[in-house]
Amino acid sequence: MKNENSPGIKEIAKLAGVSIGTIDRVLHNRPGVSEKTKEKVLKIIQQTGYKKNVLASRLKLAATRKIQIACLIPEIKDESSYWKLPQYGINKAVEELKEQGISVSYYYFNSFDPRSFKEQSNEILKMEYDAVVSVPFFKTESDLFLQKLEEAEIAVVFLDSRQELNFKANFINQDSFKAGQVAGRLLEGLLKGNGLYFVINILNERGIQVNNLQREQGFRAYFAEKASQSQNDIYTINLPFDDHVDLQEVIPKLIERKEPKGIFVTNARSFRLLDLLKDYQESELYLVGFDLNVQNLAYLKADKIQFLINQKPEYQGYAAVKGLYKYLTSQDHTELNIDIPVDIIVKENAEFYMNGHMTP
Amino acid sequence: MKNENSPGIKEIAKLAGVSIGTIDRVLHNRPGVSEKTKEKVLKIIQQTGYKKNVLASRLKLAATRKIQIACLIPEIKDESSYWKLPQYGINKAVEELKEQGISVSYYYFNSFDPRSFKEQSNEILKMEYDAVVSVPFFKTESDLFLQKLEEAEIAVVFLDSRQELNFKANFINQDSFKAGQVAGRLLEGLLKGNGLYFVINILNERGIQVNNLQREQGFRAYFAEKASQSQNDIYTINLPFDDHVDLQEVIPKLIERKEPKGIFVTNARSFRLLDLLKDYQESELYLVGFDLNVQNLAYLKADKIQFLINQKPEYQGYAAVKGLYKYLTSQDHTELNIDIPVDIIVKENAEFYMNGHMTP
DNA sequence: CTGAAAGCGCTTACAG
DNA sequence: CTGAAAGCGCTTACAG
Repeated sequence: MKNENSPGIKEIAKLAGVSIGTIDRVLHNRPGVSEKTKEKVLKIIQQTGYKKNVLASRLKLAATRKIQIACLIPEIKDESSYWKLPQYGINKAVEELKEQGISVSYYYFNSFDPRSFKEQSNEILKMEYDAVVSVPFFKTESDLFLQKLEEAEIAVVFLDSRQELNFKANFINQDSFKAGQVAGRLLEGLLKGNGLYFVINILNERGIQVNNLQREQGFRAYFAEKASQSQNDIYTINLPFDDHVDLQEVIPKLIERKEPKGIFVTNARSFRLLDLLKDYQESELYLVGFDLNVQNLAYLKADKIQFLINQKPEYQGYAAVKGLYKYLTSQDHTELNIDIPVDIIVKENAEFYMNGHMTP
Repeated sequence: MKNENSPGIKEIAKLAGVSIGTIDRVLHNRPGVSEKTKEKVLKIIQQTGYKKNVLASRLKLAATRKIQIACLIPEIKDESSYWKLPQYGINKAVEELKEQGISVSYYYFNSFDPRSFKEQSNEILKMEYDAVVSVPFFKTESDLFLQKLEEAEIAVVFLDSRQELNFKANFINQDSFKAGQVAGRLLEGLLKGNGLYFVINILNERGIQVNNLQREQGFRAYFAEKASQSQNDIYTINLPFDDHVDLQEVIPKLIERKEPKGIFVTNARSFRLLDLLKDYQESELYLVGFDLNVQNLAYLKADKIQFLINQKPEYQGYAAVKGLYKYLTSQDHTELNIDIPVDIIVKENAEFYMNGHMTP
């Protein structure tokens, strides 16, 4: 028996004096219903507050027409690749929803090559996916993809970073500006305004990533609000990604000055900097970085990194699939945009945030 | 059509040469099946790796027999009560699973009165609930309840705190010892071993709560591992919960010593201490507390509290219901025990963890 | 002890 | 343009 406060399709049909087939046509905007009937049915749906039973709907559709999701993310080069984490979350969500009829296909692009993104996105457009999960590294190409997806009425969620795009998009990612502010707070607590601050952007083949820049801006904004802190004592260093960097040349200030130092590394590679610094006698040094990769965790355990900021990459992927499922089955788009918390990690709580921990 | 890698009940029936009714009887351990048939069916279920389709199962059962959960938590005295938060999460999960056929009934006990817990738990036992969510404040009474629930084969999950109970129980809560260690780390970063540490236990009518004690132990354990820190410089103060405490009398050390101070308040009432300290000229003072209540948040915003530790109370409730649903429908108990992350909150990231944010 | 049939609420292919 | 019927996979009440 149906719950008294939520009528079913049968009830609606009876009230409208038509068959359930017609109700279904109206609900799905399928052709073949007279304007008059349609209006009458819609009115009754309104009045009764009818809500589709997704369970029943999926029971039928899981067997006949799966929800198909395409996922376009950067290549996964090795086991410790960052992109394994969103993928883990995506797979977990798909596993949980398997019974409901859902499947995912992966496409990979080269993070340094916009053309590979374009190629792969075209492959996706050839097929008839219901939804797409991707990463908006390349502005122009993302916009083009977005436009075509919109034309084809295919839902899309972007993970990891936020770009200003010309077409409206859904984002599940961390606000990098806020993350930078949090980093400012943490380093200030350790230094007490008594020392020098360094923002280290470790560049890649394409220069600096957009969210690294946003993190730096947030960091500086934090100190700009404090009258006590001179902006002159915050040095930005753009460190080329190169195995044979001579720190003596690139960052003499970091090497030579003897004051306590607060270092904010704006991407996942804080371990790189610490690798390089190994050869130098260091003065008092505090470091805040991003992401729980094995190298960073080793330095965290060794008290060389004081804080890491976590972006919940697994959860981003997980939430994207769950959100898309909810949208596709219930027209509910509220979970397609999520501002991921800025998790603060220290040695003593790191374990909770690893291994695909999926708490929000 | 069924997915080829997961046979349905029909397929099993055909392979066993019996009807689907018989399969169902075997699956649910219902009487009326000959030993021989049962064995044959079980063997085929084994071989094929049959998994019940929960979707189909719930579609039928949602209409005929709901999953009924009883929730026994402390009284909610006002809008800002801590217990509103788990309740919010419980309600959210029930809302999400409504279609699957689930309902919750609340029972409340007085946190200072074990008898009220006992009374209410007896009320619950009179009804035929499928599962219980509760809080193990009282050891003896919790054990008794647990025993009776076990006899009646009713699943139970405890939230908030962990007690050593005689009967096996499921817990979704934060490890208070670890939370104390994190607090130690945070205060040490701010003080740099240069000052005094205070652990403040704010007592209630029944003295100190078990998890407050565990937090203190974790805090002290953190410093015990550091050779550099003298345990003598960590003072424990048990502060009676009383509106007219004279701090001058109760904690002269905190008032009179002029060194920088690191204060760890082991429960949600750090705001109480700060209220009381208002009347004194304070030396440099750093505070780590628990929970994002409005009073604490106001002090956090005012830079009087440096860090708050969050226990994700909403998520605890949410996860309990989700975990119980999964257990009751799929015999999967993996989500009935969750070690909640020790979230570190500062002024700049607090917003993410409020308002029933449900990320893990 | 076992089977055949009806039903959960929605979807679809077919008939008219 | 509309309806009647079959079916998704599982559960249950009834018949034998």
